[in-house]
Amino acid sequence: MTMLSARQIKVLQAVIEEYIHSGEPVGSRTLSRSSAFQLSPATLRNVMADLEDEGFLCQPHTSAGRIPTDLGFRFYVNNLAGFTSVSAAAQLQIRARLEVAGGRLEEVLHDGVLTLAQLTPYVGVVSLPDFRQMIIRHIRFVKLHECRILAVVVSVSGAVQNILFDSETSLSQDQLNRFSNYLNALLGNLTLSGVKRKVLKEMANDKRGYDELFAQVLALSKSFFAKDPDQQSDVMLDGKLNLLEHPEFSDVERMKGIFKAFEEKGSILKILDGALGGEQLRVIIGAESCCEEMRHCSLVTAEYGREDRILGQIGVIGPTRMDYSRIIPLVNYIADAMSRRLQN
Amino acid sequence: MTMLSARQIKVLQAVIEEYIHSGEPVGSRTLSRSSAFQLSPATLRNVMADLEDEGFLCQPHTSAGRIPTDLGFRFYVNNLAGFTSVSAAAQLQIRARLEVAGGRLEEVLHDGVLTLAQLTPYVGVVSLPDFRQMIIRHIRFVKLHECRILAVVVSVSGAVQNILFDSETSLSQDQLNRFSNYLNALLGNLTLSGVKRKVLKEMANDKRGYDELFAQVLALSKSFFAKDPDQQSDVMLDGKLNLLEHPEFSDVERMKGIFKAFEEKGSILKILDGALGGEQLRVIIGAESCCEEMRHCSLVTAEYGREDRILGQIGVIGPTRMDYSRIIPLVNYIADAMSRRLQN
DNA sequence: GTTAGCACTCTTTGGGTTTAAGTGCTAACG
DNA sequence: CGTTAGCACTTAAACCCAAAGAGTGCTAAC
Repeated sequence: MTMLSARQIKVLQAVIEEYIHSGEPVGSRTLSRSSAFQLSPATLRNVMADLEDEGFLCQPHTSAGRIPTDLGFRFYVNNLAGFTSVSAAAQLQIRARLEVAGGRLEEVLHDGVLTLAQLTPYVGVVSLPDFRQMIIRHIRFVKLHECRILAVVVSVSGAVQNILFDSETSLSQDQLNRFSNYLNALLGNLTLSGVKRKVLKEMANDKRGYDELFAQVLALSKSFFAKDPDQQSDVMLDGKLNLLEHPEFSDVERMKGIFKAFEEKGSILKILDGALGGEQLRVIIGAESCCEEMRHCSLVTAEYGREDRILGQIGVIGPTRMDYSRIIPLVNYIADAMSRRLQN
Repeated sequence: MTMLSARQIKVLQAVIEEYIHSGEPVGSRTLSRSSAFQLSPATLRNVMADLEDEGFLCQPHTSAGRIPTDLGFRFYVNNLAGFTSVSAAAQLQIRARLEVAGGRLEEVLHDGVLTLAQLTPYVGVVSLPDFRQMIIRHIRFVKLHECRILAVVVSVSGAVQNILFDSETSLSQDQLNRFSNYLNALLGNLTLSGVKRKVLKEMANDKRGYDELFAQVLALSKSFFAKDPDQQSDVMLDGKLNLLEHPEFSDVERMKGIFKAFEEKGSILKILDGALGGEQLRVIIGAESCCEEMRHCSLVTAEYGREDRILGQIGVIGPTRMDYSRIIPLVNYIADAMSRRLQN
């Protein structure tokens, strides 16, 4: 990519901001009039033609103004966007909302996307962490019915999983309590599968306790660990309707594609966790998501988590013509607030 | 309403079935040709004009064919629709799906709507029962952190609620277990608020046990019962995208309205539980739902439950031009299968 | 390097016409 | 009397065409 001159950059920025604002292709005349350029339309045409050659702009058709390409937007967010600070009202709403939220992880996350959907005209999105990778704080067994047992597993971050399974023999609630205590004593910064390994190892070592109780415990542990938690990972979306307000989605087919991607959440999840381990805040523009249905959408997401552990991504999905200057700081802010909230 | 002649009825039926099939206004000519009427278009026109006067048919505009009104459809489902039996393939799929489902109520319901969304070109919908009205089978407390306690409440129908709350004093897991046992011993065909009342009464009576433990238990019980379960009642929807395939929803504004109603589930819930205590199977056609956004939709729903207790409604939402003959038996079948499944 | 001018392209808009479908009405028919 | 054929009428949709509007690229002059 060749270097852009200062003037080219200024023009590019003006085109993009005008386009973000109006949603319509921007032509040389409007540009020359609106912005404080001291240049004639003709000159701007030349500059814009160059920018088109470089791939930053394109035209829907000859005789229409220019609109930014994905590359144009990319250049904009990387170099040009001036980030406005989060409005006091928004800050207030975010903090108020998060304080009210109950302690369950799901509730906190849900409040997060809801807030984003309310503060922006876009879709709020959050990826729930894979439960299998969470560190377990507590496991408890509840006898429901004969052999049917409910395991309640709580992670340090406050995620609660209910896992229903059948034991081979009927156990009393007292026995289950004893087993719970045993398990909880040896948890300790382990994930569920870590616990599983540890339990099996302990049992192999600890031959002394091979009494009847212990055999039962082993059996129970086998049937419990055989069953995976059903929520492996998932995404939550809110404010899908917001998208309908944007003119670029008045095309029914396009909308259908996007909603389809929303419905089978797998593809969204793949995008969110795709470049996992990258930067703390990510902007994915149009085709960069490598998801055909999402070609006309951008995502702005940030990691949230507790301490040094990343739990997932939270952010928004909107048209590529997104108000990046406002959204990027906002997403950043909310991810931060949420991480702090989960620290408690 | 004046009585309809046999011929009028036959014509009405033909018009409706043709319209359900084609989706387009049906005129006298097509009717005369297709159906085995031995009548000329002119005669049919006369009949149709009468039916329009009676309010069963209407025209989008002069010089268009007729389409059935809500009243027309109503007459059709009440008197005319011949119900086809559920196809063997569908029966198989429903049973297979339900067998696989885990034991949690939510899972069973989710499988239900999913199946409906797959077997029909409409939206599957189910109303989750209000947890506050469910009979409680089991309550268990899990100590998470100092005063923070997780209550796991399981209903007889398999619904699991996690309720997070704070106790005033720090209690050990052992104490919590004892309290759990105490509570579970006195459950017995009561709802959560029933349990609450009973506990408070028991404690008032049972002065003898007013020792330290008992004071704690009372305190805990107070903070626990103060907190309502967060899932009061709710609806689950699946297959929203199916609706996009129907021509009557290609109008963007109309679609937007419907999706808005879907998003804020309250209005759907109101429709579902509106005529609660009515018939086992209900068909709500167009404006009968009294929900402006749903003016062009019909609902076919049936009660599901266990034993004599109704838990909620399951069914589909589609255009008023719905294939009632097929859908009504299908919804009936699945509600039945689900009720049996919940019996286990 | 910048700009005015100009011919050109392409979409959008609007009017007008035609086509197709279907109606209501009337008069004839068995 | 019910039924039917015929016909004039209505309306939406499809189509065409012309004009308008916006914007471009290019060239020549400043």
